Amino acid sequence: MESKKYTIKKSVVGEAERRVFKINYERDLNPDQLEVVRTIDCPVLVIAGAGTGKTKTLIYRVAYLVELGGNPRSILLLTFTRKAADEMLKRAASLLKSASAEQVAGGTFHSFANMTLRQHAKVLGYGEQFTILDDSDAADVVNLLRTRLRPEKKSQRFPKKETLIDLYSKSENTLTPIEEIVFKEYPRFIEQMEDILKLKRQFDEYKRKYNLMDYDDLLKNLKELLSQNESLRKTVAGKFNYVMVDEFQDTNKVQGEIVRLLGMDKENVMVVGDDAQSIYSFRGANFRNIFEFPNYFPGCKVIKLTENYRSTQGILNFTNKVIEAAKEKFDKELYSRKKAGDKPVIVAAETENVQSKFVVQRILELREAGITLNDIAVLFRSSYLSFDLEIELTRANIPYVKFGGMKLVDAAHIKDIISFLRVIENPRDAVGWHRILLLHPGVGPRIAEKILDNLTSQRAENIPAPEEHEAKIPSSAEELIGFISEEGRRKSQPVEYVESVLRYYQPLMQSKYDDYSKRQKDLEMFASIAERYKSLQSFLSDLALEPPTESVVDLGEKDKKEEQITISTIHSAKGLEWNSVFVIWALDGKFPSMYATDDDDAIEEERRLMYVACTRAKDNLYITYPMNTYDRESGRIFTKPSRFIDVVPQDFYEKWNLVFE
DNA sequence: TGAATATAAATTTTT
DNA sequence: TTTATATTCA
Repeated sequence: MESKKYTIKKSVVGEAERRVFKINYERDLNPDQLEVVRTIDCPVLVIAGAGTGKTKTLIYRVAYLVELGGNPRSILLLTFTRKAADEMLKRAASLLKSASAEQVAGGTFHSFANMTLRQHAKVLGYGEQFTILDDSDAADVVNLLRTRLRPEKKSQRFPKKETLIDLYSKSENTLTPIEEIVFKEYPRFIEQMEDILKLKRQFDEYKRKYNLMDYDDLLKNLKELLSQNESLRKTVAGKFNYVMVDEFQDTNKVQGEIVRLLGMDKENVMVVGDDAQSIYSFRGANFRNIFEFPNYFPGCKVIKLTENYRSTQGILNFTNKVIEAAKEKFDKELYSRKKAGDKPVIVAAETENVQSKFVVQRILELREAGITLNDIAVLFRSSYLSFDLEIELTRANIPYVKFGGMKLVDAAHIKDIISFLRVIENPRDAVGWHRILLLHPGVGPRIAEKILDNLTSQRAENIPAPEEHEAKIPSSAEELIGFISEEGRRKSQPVEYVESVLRYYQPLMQSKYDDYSKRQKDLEMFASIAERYKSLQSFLSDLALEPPTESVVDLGEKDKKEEQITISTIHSAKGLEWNSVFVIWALDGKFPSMYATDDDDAIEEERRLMYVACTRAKDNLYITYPMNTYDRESGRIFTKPSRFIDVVPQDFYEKWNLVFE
């Protein structure tokens, strides 16, 4: 007898399911995704492999919550970059055909911390107009204190400023004592332990005294705020009925704590992550946060997304093999319903330049085959690895944008301008003062420090008139002090400050840099960015937390509508996808980098990095390496392909040998 | 004697 | 492009 299918409808139909939705969730999502979207009354941990529609699921969940009638402002979406948050909210809004989703509170942990701390900094003994130090600013401070601490050089070698910053940052982000890290990772500096600890104390004191916070302080202080003051925690956390965190595998311990503190009352947290894509441990990220989540939130539901919608099965077979070799991972074999497609291609080029030429030629062929340039990307381990390629691309007239590496705000002349603005906003910003004082003839580190001492000891908020200073100070520096105090008294738009600073800076720049006309363009660009802001404070915060991504190279004449390929570091390619992807420099010694070869954890991270790179591809994946590379550092010649692709069996890829006509 | 400038060396990934 | 060291200047 023929049996008939009869489905029993869910007998308990919640309020949510009875209402009429604008969006057809059942049609648009697969069952796992649907469950993620509809589970809103308990903590949720989503393990989402590469390309499994993680972003889509988040967008639908935001839309769903908004459709349920919740106030969008009571939803908090924490993402890895603010661009990602904006993008998601925009897509949610267009799904709903209403702008209400754009009111959802979204951003990075750092920008969220910034917002919250601006309101409550007083509780921690900070002023609300604190300045955010970027990495190089923090390094400058450490350097200043470092030379002060050790005036005459002792026989022993003391860690360089970058090493110190690294060390301190790791300690803060992993909640590990400095001693332990020195013992484990920098045993050669054990002897200097005392000075290292002392310098850290001075560093913290300095920042507090001058009202400065570095990236780590933002997180640390937010955590402190939430954990030490119960009523304040209730106020802050109470604003959010739902908290969602993207890229949870790349959060560190402090961020994990913040999530816990925000979610502990309402049990309303959802996090999404993939342990196989954790690539930020150098910054203190720990993918084990994912596995500890159920301990923090005992009632949590774990949902796995394993159907891949991005890549062909041919590419997936390959990437599954790449990650299979990982030491510690969670088994989840990804599968796809897309056609088998072409196998990935591995190309051994003779030299770097041959590699570049291959990439260029292949891009042109793909273009011929109808793939738009916007759907092609070239990825690499370190930003300098693309230099040769960039030359060839330019020669072939292929337009490109580069992500990662040098940013507009890293350029020396832009940092100068920013320092002026920072000092106007926060007169206690010693780092900014230091930088702009040194621009003036006759002022070196010593005199700058003297001037700073005068400024800070005599004044709380206002800058004294120049006459009060000792005669030693060069007239140019007095002029500067006069200029800043005048600007500080004005209340104007950011762009007006920028314009007057530019007028002041012009002669200084012309004497400092020979190529000032080139730099002039950057300054104009900078002024036009300033136009978008209403307050100097928000402008400066954004510059530190979410700097404009365009590198100096591609500013200017670029037409936005023009088709262009993307070239990017793998780190900056996180979360993105293209039809065709080239991974260049897959050469053992460069990728994994030499630095990593003697550390198991580092090797594992590099492996995940390779995995992330390869899983960006939808249809075509090319992996190339130059066979003849002389490494100046070690004096060795690298010839082998990356060990991460070498472990993949031959029949999972094609090998192309380059022949010249 | 101390501070400014000229010279030489070196370079992962990012909020 | 930036940073440690050597040299010159007041």
